[in-house]
Amino acid sequence: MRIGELARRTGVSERSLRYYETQGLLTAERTPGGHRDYPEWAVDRVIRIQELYAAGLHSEKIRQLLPCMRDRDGGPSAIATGRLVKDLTAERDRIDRMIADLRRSRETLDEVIRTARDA
Amino acid sequence: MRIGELARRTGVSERSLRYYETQGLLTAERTPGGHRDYPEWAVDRVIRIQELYAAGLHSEKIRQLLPCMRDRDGGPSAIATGRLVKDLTAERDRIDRMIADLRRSRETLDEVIRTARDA
DNA sequence: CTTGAATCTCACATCGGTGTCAAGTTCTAC
DNA sequence: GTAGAACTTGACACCGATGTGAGATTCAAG
Repeated sequence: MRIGELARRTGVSERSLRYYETQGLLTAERTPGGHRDYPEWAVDRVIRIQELYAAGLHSEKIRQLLPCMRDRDGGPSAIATGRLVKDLTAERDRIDRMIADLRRSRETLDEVIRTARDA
Repeated sequence: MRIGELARRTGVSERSLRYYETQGLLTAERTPGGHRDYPEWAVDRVIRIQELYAAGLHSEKIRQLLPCMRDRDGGPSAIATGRLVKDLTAERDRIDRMIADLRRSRETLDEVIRTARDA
Protein backbone atom coordinates (compact mmCIF):
# COMPACT_ATOMS: atom_id res chain seq x y z
CA MET A 1 0.00 0.00 0.00
CA ARG A 2 1.18 3.53 -0.54
CA ILE A 3 1.79 6.28 1.90
CA GLY A 4 -1.54 8.01 1.44
CA GLU A 5 -3.51 4.92 2.30
CA LEU A 6 -1.29 4.09 5.26
CA ALA A 7 -1.75 7.60 6.56
CA ARG A 8 -5.50 7.31 6.18
CA ARG A 9 -5.71 3.93 7.83
CA THR A 10 -3.54 4.84 10.81
CA GLY A 11 -4.53 8.44 11.30
CA VAL A 12 -0.85 9.40 11.15
CA SER A 13 0.26 12.12 8.73
CA GLU A 14 2.36 11.35 5.69
CA ARG A 15 4.95 13.70 7.10
CA SER A 16 5.28 11.56 10.20
CA LEU A 17 5.48 8.34 8.23
CA ARG A 18 8.40 9.73 6.25
CA TYR A 19 9.96 10.90 9.48
CA TYR A 20 9.68 7.41 10.92
CA GLU A 21 11.68 6.18 7.98
CA THR A 22 14.51 8.62 8.62
CA GLN A 23 14.53 7.38 12.20
CA GLY A 24 14.80 3.78 11.07
CA LEU A 25 11.44 2.80 12.50
CA LEU A 26 9.62 1.90 9.32
CA THR A 27 11.18 1.00 6.00
CA ALA A 28 9.31 0.58 2.75
CA GLU A 29 9.87 -1.00 -0.60
CA ARG A 30 10.06 1.41 -3.46
CA THR A 31 8.26 1.34 -6.76
CA PRO A 32 10.44 1.73 -9.87
CA GLY A 33 9.60 5.41 -9.73
CA GLY A 34 10.64 5.81 -6.11
CA HIS A 35 7.25 5.81 -4.38
CA ARG A 36 7.05 4.01 -1.04
CA ASP A 37 5.23 0.69 -0.97
CA TYR A 38 4.27 -0.57 2.49
CA PRO A 39 3.38 -4.12 3.50
CA GLU A 40 0.12 -4.81 5.27
CA TRP A 41 1.67 -5.12 8.72
CA ALA A 42 2.89 -1.54 8.51
CA VAL A 43 -0.50 -0.50 9.84
CA ASP A 44 0.04 -2.33 13.13
CA ARG A 45 3.58 -1.13 13.39
CA VAL A 46 2.67 2.52 12.89
CA ILE A 47 0.07 2.26 15.61
CA ARG A 48 2.61 0.72 17.94
CA ILE A 49 5.08 3.46 17.15
CA GLN A 50 2.50 6.10 17.91
CA GLU A 51 1.70 4.51 21.24
CA LEU A 52 5.36 4.36 22.18
CA TYR A 53 5.87 7.99 21.24
CA ALA A 54 2.85 8.86 23.35
CA ALA A 55 4.45 6.99 26.21
CA GLY A 56 7.39 9.35 26.03
CA LEU A 57 9.91 7.07 24.33
CA HIS A 58 12.25 8.70 21.87
CA SER A 59 12.98 7.49 18.37
CA GLU A 60 16.25 5.87 19.34
CA LYS A 61 14.69 3.70 22.05
CA ILE A 62 11.82 2.72 19.82
CA ARG A 63 14.27 1.81 17.11
CA GLN A 64 16.09 -0.54 19.48
CA LEU A 65 12.86 -1.92 20.82
CA LEU A 66 11.00 -2.68 17.61
CA PRO A 67 13.02 -5.73 16.49
CA CYS A 68 12.39 -7.32 19.89
CA MET A 69 8.65 -6.98 19.70
CA ARG A 70 6.48 -9.93 18.92
CA ASP A 71 4.19 -8.82 16.15
CA ARG A 72 3.41 -9.86 12.63
CA ASP A 73 6.15 -7.86 10.97
CA GLY A 74 7.41 -10.85 9.05
CA GLY A 75 10.72 -10.97 10.85
CA PRO A 76 11.74 -13.14 13.79
CA SER A 77 11.76 -11.50 17.21
CA ALA A 78 15.18 -10.51 18.46
CA ILE A 79 16.12 -10.80 22.10
CA ALA A 80 16.82 -7.60 23.98
CA THR A 81 20.38 -7.18 25.22
CA GLY A 82 21.06 -6.65 28.89
CA ARG A 83 21.69 -3.01 28.29
CA LEU A 84 18.40 -2.58 26.50
CA VAL A 85 16.49 -4.50 29.15
CA LYS A 86 17.89 -2.12 31.73
CA ASP A 87 16.78 0.89 29.70
CA LEU A 88 13.36 -0.54 29.03
CA THR A 89 12.86 -1.38 32.67
CA ALA A 90 13.58 2.22 33.52
CA GLU A 91 11.11 3.33 30.87
CA ARG A 92 8.49 0.94 32.17
CA ASP A 93 8.90 2.30 35.67
CA ARG A 94 8.66 5.82 34.33
CA ILE A 95 5.47 4.89 32.54
CA ASP A 96 4.08 3.46 35.76
CA ARG A 97 4.78 6.73 37.52
CA MET A 98 3.25 8.60 34.61
CA ILE A 99 0.08 6.54 34.88
CA ALA A 100 -0.11 7.23 38.60
CA ASP A 101 0.28 10.97 37.93
CA LEU A 102 -2.36 10.86 35.26
CA ARG A 103 -4.76 9.13 37.61
CA ARG A 104 -4.33 11.93 40.14
CA SER A 105 -4.87 14.59 37.50
CA ARG A 106 -7.86 12.69 36.21
CA GLU A 107 -9.29 12.65 39.70
CA THR A 108 -8.63 16.35 40.12
CA LEU A 109 -10.48 17.17 36.92
CA ASP A 110 -13.28 14.81 37.73
CA GLU A 111 -13.80 16.38 41.11
CA VAL A 112 -14.10 19.85 39.62
CA ILE A 113 -16.49 18.54 36.99
CA ARG A 114 -18.65 16.77 39.55
CA THR A 115 -18.69 19.77 41.84
CA ALA A 116 -19.91 21.95 39.01
CA ARG A 117 -22.52 19.41 37.94
CA ASP A 118 -23.88 19.10 41.45
CA ALA A 119 -24.12 22.86 41.89
CA MET B 1 9.17 30.57 52.45
CA ARG B 2 11.39 31.74 49.66
CA ILE B 3 11.86 30.43 46.19
CA GLY B 4 14.91 28.35 46.92
CA GLU B 5 13.21 26.38 49.64
CA LEU B 6 10.06 25.93 47.59
CA ALA B 7 12.16 24.62 44.72
CA ARG B 8 13.94 22.22 47.02
CA ARG B 9 10.77 20.94 48.64
CA THR B 10 8.89 20.41 45.39
CA GLY B 11 11.69 19.32 43.15
CA VAL B 12 10.70 22.03 40.68
CA SER B 13 13.31 24.48 39.45
CA GLU B 14 13.28 28.13 40.44
CA ARG B 15 13.06 28.91 36.78
CA SER B 16 9.79 27.04 36.53
CA LEU B 17 8.37 28.60 39.67
CA ARG B 18 8.95 32.06 38.21
CA TYR B 19 7.43 30.90 34.97
CA TYR B 20 4.33 29.73 36.82
CA GLU B 21 3.97 33.23 38.15
CA THR B 22 4.04 34.78 34.69
CA GLN B 23 1.32 32.31 33.74
CA GLY B 24 -0.82 33.34 36.66
CA LEU B 25 -0.62 29.95 38.34
CA LEU B 26 1.20 30.89 41.51
CA THR B 27 1.50 34.34 43.02
CA ALA B 28 3.71 35.28 45.93
CA GLU B 29 3.98 38.03 48.45
CA ARG B 30 7.07 40.15 48.16
CA THR B 31 9.55 41.16 50.80
CA PRO B 32 10.33 44.89 50.99
CA GLY B 33 13.31 44.15 48.79
CA GLY B 34 11.30 42.35 46.15
CA HIS B 35 12.05 38.73 46.96
CA ARG B 36 9.18 36.26 46.61
CA ASP B 37 7.63 34.95 49.80
CA TYR B 38 5.44 31.88 49.42
CA PRO B 39 2.83 30.56 51.83
CA GLU B 40 3.00 27.00 53.07
CA TRP B 41 0.27 25.71 50.75
CA ALA B 42 2.36 26.68 47.74
CA VAL B 43 4.07 23.30 48.06
CA ASP B 44 0.84 21.42 47.40
CA ARG B 45 -0.11 23.74 44.62
CA VAL B 46 3.18 23.40 42.79
CA ILE B 47 2.88 19.63 42.92
CA ARG B 48 -0.64 19.83 41.51
CA ILE B 49 0.56 22.12 38.76
CA GLN B 50 3.31 19.71 37.84
CA GLU B 51 0.87 16.83 37.68
CA LEU B 52 -1.47 18.78 35.45
CA TYR B 53 1.36 19.77 33.13
CA ALA B 54 2.38 16.13 32.99
CA ALA B 55 -1.19 15.29 32.03
CA GLY B 56 -0.82 17.49 28.98
CA LEU B 57 -2.79 20.51 30.14
CA HIS B 58 -1.51 23.89 29.07
CA SER B 59 -0.97 26.87 31.31
CA GLU B 60 -4.18 28.54 30.27
CA LYS B 61 -6.36 25.56 31.22
CA ILE B 62 -4.56 25.09 34.48
CA ARG B 63 -5.03 28.75 35.25
CA GLN B 64 -8.78 28.42 34.74
CA LEU B 65 -8.90 25.21 36.67
CA LEU B 66 -6.94 26.14 39.78
CA PRO B 67 -9.52 28.39 41.44
CA CYS B 68 -12.08 25.60 41.14
CA MET B 69 -9.94 23.06 42.92
CA ARG B 70 -10.65 22.07 46.46
CA ASP B 71 -7.36 22.34 48.27
CA ARG B 72 -5.96 24.26 51.18
CA ASP B 73 -4.97 27.34 49.24
CA GLY B 74 -6.77 29.62 51.65
CA GLY B 75 -9.34 30.74 49.13
CA PRO B 76 -12.88 29.49 48.62
CA SER B 77 -13.44 27.09 45.74
CA ALA B 78 -15.00 28.66 42.68
CA ILE B 79 -17.48 26.77 40.55
CA ALA B 80 -16.46 25.92 37.02
CA THR B 81 -18.49 27.57 34.28
CA GLY B 82 -20.30 25.49 31.70
CA ARG B 83 -17.68 26.32 29.14
CA LEU B 84 -14.90 25.21 31.43
CA VAL B 85 -16.69 22.02 32.40
CA LYS B 86 -16.96 21.18 28.73
CA ASP B 87 -13.24 21.76 28.23
CA LEU B 88 -12.28 19.81 31.31
CA THR B 89 -14.49 16.93 30.31
CA ALA B 90 -12.68 16.77 27.00
CA GLU B 91 -9.35 16.84 28.82
CA ARG B 92 -10.48 14.10 31.17
CA ASP B 93 -11.47 11.92 28.25
CA ARG B 94 -8.15 12.63 26.60
CA ILE B 95 -6.38 11.60 29.80
CA ASP B 96 -8.38 8.39 29.87
CA ARG B 97 -7.28 7.60 26.35
CA MET B 98 -3.75 8.49 27.30
CA ILE B 99 -3.83 6.08 30.22
CA ALA B 100 -5.14 3.33 27.96
CA ASP B 101 -2.34 4.00 25.49
CA LEU B 102 0.21 3.98 28.26
CA ARG B 103 -1.08 0.65 29.50
CA ARG B 104 -0.57 -0.83 26.05
CA SER B 105 2.95 0.55 25.79
CA ARG B 106 3.67 -0.66 29.28
CA GLU B 107 2.55 -4.11 28.28
CA THR B 108 4.68 -4.00 25.14
CA LEU B 109 7.77 -3.12 27.13
CA ASP B 110 7.01 -5.66 29.79
CA GLU B 111 6.66 -8.41 27.24
CA VAL B 112 10.04 -7.63 25.71
CA ILE B 113 11.59 -7.50 29.16
CA ARG B 114 10.06 -10.80 30.20
CA THR B 115 11.05 -12.47 26.96
CA ALA B 116 14.64 -11.41 27.51
CA ARG B 117 14.63 -12.50 31.14
CA ASP B 118 13.25 -15.93 30.26
CA ALA B 119 15.81 -16.46 27.51
C1' DC C 1 -0.43 11.67 -25.00
C1' DT C 2 -2.44 14.26 -21.56
C1' DT C 3 -3.94 15.61 -17.32
C1' DG C 4 -4.73 15.68 -12.50
C1' DA C 5 -3.99 13.32 -8.29
C1' DA C 6 -0.44 11.41 -5.60
C1' DT C 7 4.15 11.23 -4.21
C1' DC C 8 8.94 12.72 -3.93
C1' DT C 9 12.80 15.63 -1.44
C1' DC C 10 14.31 19.62 0.97
C1' DA C 11 14.00 23.34 3.99
C1' DC C 12 12.13 26.14 7.44
C1' DA C 13 8.67 27.04 11.23
C1' DT C 14 6.27 25.88 15.47
C1' DC C 15 5.14 24.88 20.26
C1' DG C 16 5.91 25.63 25.41
C1' DG C 17 8.03 24.43 29.39
C1' DT C 18 12.63 24.50 30.94
C1' DG C 19 17.95 25.32 31.05
C1' DT C 20 21.28 28.73 31.32
C1' DC C 21 23.96 32.78 31.49
C1' DA C 22 24.56 37.79 32.69
C1' DA C 23 24.42 41.80 35.39
C1' DG C 24 22.49 43.81 39.17
C1' DT C 25 20.15 43.83 43.98
C1' DT C 26 18.88 42.03 48.56
C1' DC C 27 19.44 39.33 52.50
C1' DT C 28 21.95 37.34 56.45
C1' DA C 29 25.56 36.47 59.50
C1' DC C 30 29.72 37.87 61.27
C1' DG D 1 30.31 47.26 57.27
C1' DT D 2 31.27 43.64 54.61
C1' DA D 3 31.40 39.22 52.33
C1' DG D 4 28.99 35.74 50.14
C1' DA D 5 24.84 33.35 49.44
C1' DA D 6 20.34 33.96 47.61
C1' DC D 7 17.40 36.43 44.82
C1' DT D 8 15.91 39.63 40.90
C1' DT D 9 14.79 40.47 35.75
C1' DG D 10 15.80 39.69 30.99
C1' DA D 11 17.22 37.39 27.01
C1' DC D 12 18.45 33.54 24.31
C1' DA D 13 18.68 28.36 23.39
C1' DC D 14 16.83 23.85 23.29
C1' DC D 15 14.20 19.70 22.30
C1' DG D 16 11.90 16.71 18.78
C1' DA D 17 7.86 15.35 16.59
C1' DT D 18 4.98 17.51 13.41
C1' DG D 19 3.08 21.30 10.12
C1' DT D 20 3.74 23.49 5.87
C1' DG D 21 5.13 25.07 1.39
C1' DA D 22 7.87 24.85 -2.92
C1' DG D 23 9.19 22.68 -6.94
C1' DA D 24 9.93 18.44 -9.34
C1' DT D 25 8.57 13.68 -10.52
C1' DT D 26 5.55 9.57 -10.92
C1' DC D 27 1.28 7.18 -11.30
C1' DA D 28 -3.21 5.98 -13.19
C1' DA D 29 -7.10 6.80 -16.01
C1' DG D 30 -9.15 8.75 -20.13
